[in-house]
Amino acid sequence: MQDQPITIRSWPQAILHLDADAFFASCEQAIHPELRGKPVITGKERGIVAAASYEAKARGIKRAIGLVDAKKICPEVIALPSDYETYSLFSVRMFEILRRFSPDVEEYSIDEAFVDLTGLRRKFHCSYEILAAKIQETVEKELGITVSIGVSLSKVLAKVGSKFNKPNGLTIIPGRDIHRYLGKLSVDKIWGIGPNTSAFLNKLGIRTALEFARKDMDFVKKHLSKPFQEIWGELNGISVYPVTAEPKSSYQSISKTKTFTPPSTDERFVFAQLSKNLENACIKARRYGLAARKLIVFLRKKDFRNIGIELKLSRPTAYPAELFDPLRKGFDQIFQAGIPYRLTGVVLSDLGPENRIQQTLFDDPAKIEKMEKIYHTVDELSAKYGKHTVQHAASLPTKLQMQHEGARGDIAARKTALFQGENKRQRLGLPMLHVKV
DNA sequence: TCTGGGGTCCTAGGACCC
DNA sequence: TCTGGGGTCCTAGGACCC
Repeated sequence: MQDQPITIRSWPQAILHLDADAFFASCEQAIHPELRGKPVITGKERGIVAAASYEAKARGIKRAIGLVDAKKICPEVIALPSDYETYSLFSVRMFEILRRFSPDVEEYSIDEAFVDLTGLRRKFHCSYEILAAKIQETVEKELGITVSIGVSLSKVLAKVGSKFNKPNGLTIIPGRDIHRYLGKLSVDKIWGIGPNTSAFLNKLGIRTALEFARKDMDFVKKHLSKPFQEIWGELNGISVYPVTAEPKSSYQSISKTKTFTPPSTDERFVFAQLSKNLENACIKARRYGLAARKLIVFLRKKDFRNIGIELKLSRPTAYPAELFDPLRKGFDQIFQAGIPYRLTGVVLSDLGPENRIQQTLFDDPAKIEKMEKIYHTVDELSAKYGKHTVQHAASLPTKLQMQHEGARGDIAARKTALFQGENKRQRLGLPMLHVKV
């Protein structure tokens, strides 16, 4: 049984998965040659390891551990703050390289991509393996970072391949060899199978990916829901997840959360955090031309339990001025005095295009138009002078707290924004808005 | 992993209707 | 008022990903 190949029924696809090695740390080493060969970690600003170079990993530093522990494990470790702008540039260039080989490139995350190579052997006059090796070499030559690649019949199998040999690995999994790669892979390592499902599968006596793949369809349908039935198919070499090349242009929901330590019982402070979340979420929604039908407000208690409430909106909107009342209402229903909270969050959901908004009989068109103008100006100001040049009064207590805590900012830049923002604000006579201090 | 922030999709079960 | 069957819509919450 162990040595029996998996029977393939589908038309052979060639899907490549690329995963950059220790991406953030590698980018740093690529820009700063003096860091090459040294243990480097990023995430300094958060106090935890966001990414560790292979040199750091070799010394026992793992992701998500505290900076203090990392220093203890390896005193010579070089800790850097995460520089997302730079990593994004590397990311963009990496995807550009991939598109030279195939138009079907899915930008799965900042450091991962799927590429559909099906049919490209003829075009490039070489095997998929050589094609993948060329991609790998090009990325390393042009960007100075290494990537690991897997190529197989489905996305899930390509993922198995890219993880199989890291860093700088290249693993091709043809249909006849699938069983060799799944035999030693425990189910919780499969993309899409988390701790819950793997515990459930273990209970059914399934420990390895191969044991799972070998189950018959009736068994899988009987015990598991659709997403896992699909994974089962993918493991058997049946491609069910397409490679989607279209970039993400819209959202189902937009959320903003913020953790603060220590947890707070201060109602004004907690509500101010929430207001800021709401403003940020609205800014993003407007940037994508979206309006929300639903607003979800939630708080996380000190013990990590969440309490939330969902509010239906009388009309779709992405304007804080319209959302503060619902926000307040929701907040009042879930906030309990004396309970310490560590996080606030806001979700704008049931998003739809903001134009063609249906106006009900109760809407006041003049009022709506006025608000649209105000926020258009706010967005313009923010684009020019930086985010939060203009802020709602309700969000101010977070700023006061920050100053109180001694948080530093670029005072000069802030002053400029303040004055320019204020002049404009006065000229326009913005009503419920306050310029940030 | 004792816990950061941002997402997606699926399902069960209740409400309501005929 | 009860019983039975069947459909749709919505919501809460689960599970997973990077």
